[in-house]
This record gives sequence, structure tokens and C-alpha cells, in this order.
Amino acid sequence: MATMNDVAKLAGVSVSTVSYVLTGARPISQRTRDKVLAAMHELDYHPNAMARGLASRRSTLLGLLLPMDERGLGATETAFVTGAAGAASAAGYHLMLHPVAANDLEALRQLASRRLLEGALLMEVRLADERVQVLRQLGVPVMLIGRTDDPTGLPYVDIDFDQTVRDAVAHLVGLGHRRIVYVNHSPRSIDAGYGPARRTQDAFLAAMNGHGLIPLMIAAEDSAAGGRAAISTALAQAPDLTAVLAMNESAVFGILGELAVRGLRVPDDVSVVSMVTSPQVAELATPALTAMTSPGSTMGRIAVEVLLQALSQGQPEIQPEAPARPIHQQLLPCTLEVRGTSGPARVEPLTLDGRHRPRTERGSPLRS
Amino acid sequence: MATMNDVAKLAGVSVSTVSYVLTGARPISQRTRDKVLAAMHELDYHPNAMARGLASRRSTLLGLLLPMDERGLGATETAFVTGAAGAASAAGYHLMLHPVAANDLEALRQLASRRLLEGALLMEVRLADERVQVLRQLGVPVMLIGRTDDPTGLPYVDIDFDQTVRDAVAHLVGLGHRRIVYVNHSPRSIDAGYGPARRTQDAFLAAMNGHGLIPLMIAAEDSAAGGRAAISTALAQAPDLTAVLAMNESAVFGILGELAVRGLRVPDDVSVVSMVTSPQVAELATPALTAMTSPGSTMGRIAVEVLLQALSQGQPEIQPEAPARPIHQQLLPCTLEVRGTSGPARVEPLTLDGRHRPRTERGSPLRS
DNA sequence: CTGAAAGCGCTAACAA
DNA sequence: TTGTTAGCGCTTTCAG
Repeated sequence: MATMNDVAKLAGVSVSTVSYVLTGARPISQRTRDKVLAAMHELDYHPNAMARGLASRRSTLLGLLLPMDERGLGATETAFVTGAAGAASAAGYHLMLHPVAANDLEALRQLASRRLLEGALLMEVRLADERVQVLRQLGVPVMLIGRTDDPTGLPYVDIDFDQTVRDAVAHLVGLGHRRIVYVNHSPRSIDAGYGPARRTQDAFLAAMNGHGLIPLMIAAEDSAAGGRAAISTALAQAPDLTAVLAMNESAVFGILGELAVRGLRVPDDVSVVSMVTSPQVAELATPALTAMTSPGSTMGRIAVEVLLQALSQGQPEIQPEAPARPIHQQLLPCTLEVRGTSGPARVEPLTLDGRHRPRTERGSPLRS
Repeated sequence: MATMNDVAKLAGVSVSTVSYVLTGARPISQRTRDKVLAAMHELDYHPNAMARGLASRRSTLLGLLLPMDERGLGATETAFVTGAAGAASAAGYHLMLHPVAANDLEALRQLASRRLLEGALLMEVRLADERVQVLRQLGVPVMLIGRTDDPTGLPYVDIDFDQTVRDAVAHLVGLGHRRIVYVNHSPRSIDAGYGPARRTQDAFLAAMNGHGLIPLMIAAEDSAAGGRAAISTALAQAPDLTAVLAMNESAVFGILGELAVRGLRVPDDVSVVSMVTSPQVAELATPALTAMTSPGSTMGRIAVEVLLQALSQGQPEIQPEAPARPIHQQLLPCTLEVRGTSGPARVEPLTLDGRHRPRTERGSPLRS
């Protein structure tokens, strides 16, 4: 592999000139630049990232701190990751995947102390998240995906749960629904300080109150079985319910399944709206899910751009009286996409056991 | 940040001694080691990854080359990624995400030439994949996830599609199914040299022939709509079909949906087996999908371990007559998990239009 | 078992 | 506009 020295020699200039041609950190005459570029081309020169990193203290590496806790990556998280990776690539940066348990602060400290990563993206931020302090203390700029309880002074991008819930509830209320049950994440998640669970819960209460309606909430395990159990409970508690709003991508499918088993039609008998859901997943259901589409990929892109922004103005101590751009804190709402699982509220009551007349219009009983 | 020099000074030894304590590359007396460790602890010393990388030419960075082409990451790919990241972490390595289009060789060359990555994992390997040559040429060890047409001399880990298809078909045949349709990926995928599509196709033909059965195959778009279209076509072409074997996680849900809409019961009227599917996804369906469970996370782990293996014996030119471990080529079958969508073949024919008697046993027509 | 010292390939003062 | 040069922090011969 040719080094910068080789290039300098061949071009008849000094190494610093070659370096400056590459970094653009100082003006180079066209003539010189051409010579250098020609030499680089001839030698098939490529800068050595490690050497550059050591000398400049910039690794062009961003750490993506994954939770790796329980529910693995869902479609939304995956979209986030690919969005972030794409944005990093576009900026000449690279994304490193770090499966670090949220409570393994020591591993995180190790990682950050190696000076490998210039900045870090924290996924699955919890309301009280110690990782933030650890990284800050080590001088690693962070960007939160989600936010802590009190995110003062911390840059973040998160889903606007308030807005999202409000829009979802408004959609249902607009369709005439009055009795709406909210199926949330598990009690365990809520207790663990899982922001989305807590925030949507509060938002749901507020939204329902705003409409003068009585909120009903049920915590479900993050699984199809959890969804089935939740809807069963819901029907028992509120036989008059006409709509379900569900966080928790996995549970939704259980809800749909259980409704079908009980002979309840969606959306004729019960409407279902899924929160924070990717279109791909929404399309898997039949009919396709009316859902609040999560801005996964967009959030990933924004997160990286903001972090790079911060890095670029953190490093060079140019302009002592720099206008110190305000900390970036942004909420993105999920957008309602009406598909096949939401419709006008039914007016007739269901039978007592939560079952209902099956559809008989389709197919014909021709089997022998 | 304390440097190795600081540690050496405090411990009263030379920097090389400190280095050797860290790397273990040469024996150090217990006394000296203790002094050094104490000093490191006192100074809260952490080695600088860039400096180490520059000096040793080992970055502890592995590149994960994602396709980023069309269908984003599915559950199986995601499991693979997290499995790989976990294995890398465990070995003190890091995984870098590189969204490089499979045909953007120039970008790949750039990336590999920077000497940032020690090795690369190629995902979504195509039957003819130029990325392999590019990387080899640049001296970057590769590990394939999937395999090219002729993988001679290339280390890989891939799904054993032959075995998987054989097992799936055997399961269905064992249940009495004779008329089985295989719903594959899109014609576009097949033409593009997408290995899984081609290999399962061949395997299906062979398996059906082996049972003396007539194979029927349909290419479907990777979406629920594609699945719906495929099953419609299938029912038109073969009204006597009793089972569907489906590649293509998205299409499966369309198939199930369309069957339900037509009043066909699963598995009573038609059995459905999903190929290369993650348990999480299988559980979303109601009833849960009988599926060939993909070894996503395991493959990820193996891929990393094999690559690290190769790195460790590629670098040190110790033992000139090293036994040159054979190239690692491994196929992992998906394992059958029988859930709710497969059952004994029905004996009565369906109606001509592919519809069937709906279930009337459930629920009761109590609605006014 | 340990030390001294020469780099690894590049950046960024400092100097001209 | 360009060159000189001192590191960046660590690994790894080469000596002892």
C-alpha cells in the first residue's frame, strides 16, 4: 500500500501538502493539487484511517448502542438502524454496532474509553438512564433516541407520543367510537421506566379525558399471546368496547387473532389501530392494519446528522464567540395511515361472552 | 487521558513492558505485572484503540456489508446481525455497518482500502458476486453469508436449503398432502441470481420428484399482496392443492389472508408451511405458522467466529508449516416447528372458485 | 525477564 | 502558497 510519503515524493511536494490536498484544510494551488492528485491516482493511494485517526483524534466512527435486552429489534428499530447507517455513510462516517446491556455501565466505560468512537447514539433510552452520564463524563458526545425523564441539556430525537396518541384517538372518536381500550406494553416495561409505555399511557388518559370519555387501559406482554389475553380481559371488563388502540406490534396480531376466533369482525364489530408501527408490518395483517406509522428511518437519519453537527462544532475551537447552537431536541409524530382495521363504531351490543355473529355472506356451504 | 507512557513512568518500568502486560505477547514477572496493573488502575488507564491499530495493523473492526437494495432487513437478517454483533463483542471486536449496494464496487474499494476493517462479512451474497473479488484483491479476508455459484475456496455459512425444503416437503407428504404448491420469491429475485430463490426452487423440484409428486411453483412479489396474488393463481391452476410451502415471509401473510377471505380454513382445507422464518414472525399469525425456523442468530455468531479464526491465523507467520486449516464451509438447516397451520390433507375437493364452506360452528347469530 | 528505540501513516503547528 | 517537523499512543524488533 502506498503511503502519503510515496505520493509526496512522486509529486515532488511535501507530505503536508498532500495532506492538505486531502483534507482541504488550507488552500493549495491548482497546479500543485493536480500533481498530487495525479500521483495519488498513479499509486492508487488511499489514506490510512487508523493513522489519520490517531493524528487527528477523529475516528469517523459512531457507536450505536443497542439494548439487547429482551425483545430484540423490531421493524421500527431496524428501520432506525438502517436509516442511521445510511446517513453516517453519506457523511463519510461509519456506524459501529454495540450490543451493550443498558445496565452494564462498566462495559460501556471500557468501550468509550478506548477513544474509538467519536460519538454515540443511545437507543432505547430509559426514563432514568445512567449511560448518559457515563458517556458525558468520558467526553463522548451523545444523541438520544428517546429521552430521559428530564432531558434538559441533552440532544434527542424521539417520537411525539402525545401527538401520536391524540391523533389516533381523534381518528377513532371521529368514527364514532366512545369506548376505546388502550393495550399498552407489559407492566414490567412500564415499571422499568420504558418511556414509550409511560408516555403513551399518560397521553391516552389525557386524550380520552379531552373527549369526555372514560379511558380503559390494559398492559399486555409483548407477544401475540399477550395480545390475546389483553383483548379477552378487555372484553370482559368492557363488553361495550368498540375500538382498540394498541402499542406493541406483537400484541396487535394476537388481538386480531383472538377477535377472529371469537367471531368478531374487524373493523365492523371492533376497530383496531396500531401505534408506532412500520408499514411492512401493518401490511401483514388481513385486512392491513390502520396504524400510526413510525418515522424509524427518518429518526435514524436525523439522529446521525445532529450528532455529526455537534461533533463538528465541538472540535474546532474556531470562533471563540461561536453562537453555540441550541441543543437539538425534536419530537416526530407518527402519521396515521388508515388501512383496513378501522371503521365506524358499531351500534349494536355484542353478546355477553364477547362473541358475535360470524360473517355468512361469503363462501357457500357446498362441501358434502 | 492517561497514556501508556504515564503508566510506565508511575510503575517505574518501560513502555514496552506495559505494552506486554497488556497484550501478553511475552512473559512478565508477577511482581512487575502487579506494579503495572496498579499504575494502570490508579491512572484509570485505557488503551487507545487508534494508536494500537496503527502500530499493530489490527483494528478490531469487522465490516458487515449490508445489501440495502430492496426489501430492507427482515427478522431473519436482523437476528443474524445481532448474533454477529454479539459474537464480535464477546471477542473484543466491533461490527461496523456498511450499507453498500451490491453493485457499488467503487464504494466498496474505497472502504476496504482505508484499512479500517480487518475482515468483512458479506450478506445477501448473490450467485455471481463481484464484491468477493474486490475484497480479496485488497487483502481483506471475507466470510460469506450465503454462497456464490461456485464457492470453491471461499469460506461461507449458509442455510441448507436442500435439507430445509426436503424436511418441509416430507412434513407435508407425511400428513397426506400430494398436491403442494411452492410460492417462491419474485421472478426478479430469481433472475438477479438470488441464491435462496434458485436453490429452494431446485430443491423443491427434486423433493417432489423424490416423492413421485408433480411440483407446482409460483413466483410471488415479496409482499402480502404478492402472496394473495400467488395463492389465487395457484388455486386457479390447481384447485386440488392441499398445501402451500412458502418462501418469502411477507407473502405468507398475504396467503393466509386470501385463504381466509375465500373461506378456506387453515389447516383444515389448506396447510401452509413457511420457509426460513423467525419464531417471532411465525407467532404473529393466527393460528401460528408452522415454519422452518431460520438459524439467523447462530449463523451470525458462526460467521464472526470463523472470520476471526481466519484473521488470527492469517496474521502471524508463525509455524511456517502451519497445518493450514481447511476453508470453513457450512450449511445449517432450518428446523421444522409445527405450529397451527399444517395438518392432515383434506379429502374432499374444494368448490370450483376456490372458495369453501365457512366455519359456522363458532359464534352464534345473535345480532339483531 | 526487561529496556531502548524505531517506526506505524498521518495531522497540524510553526516557519517561511 | 508551501515545507519542516514534532508528535498522536502504541507495538515490536533488537539488545541486554
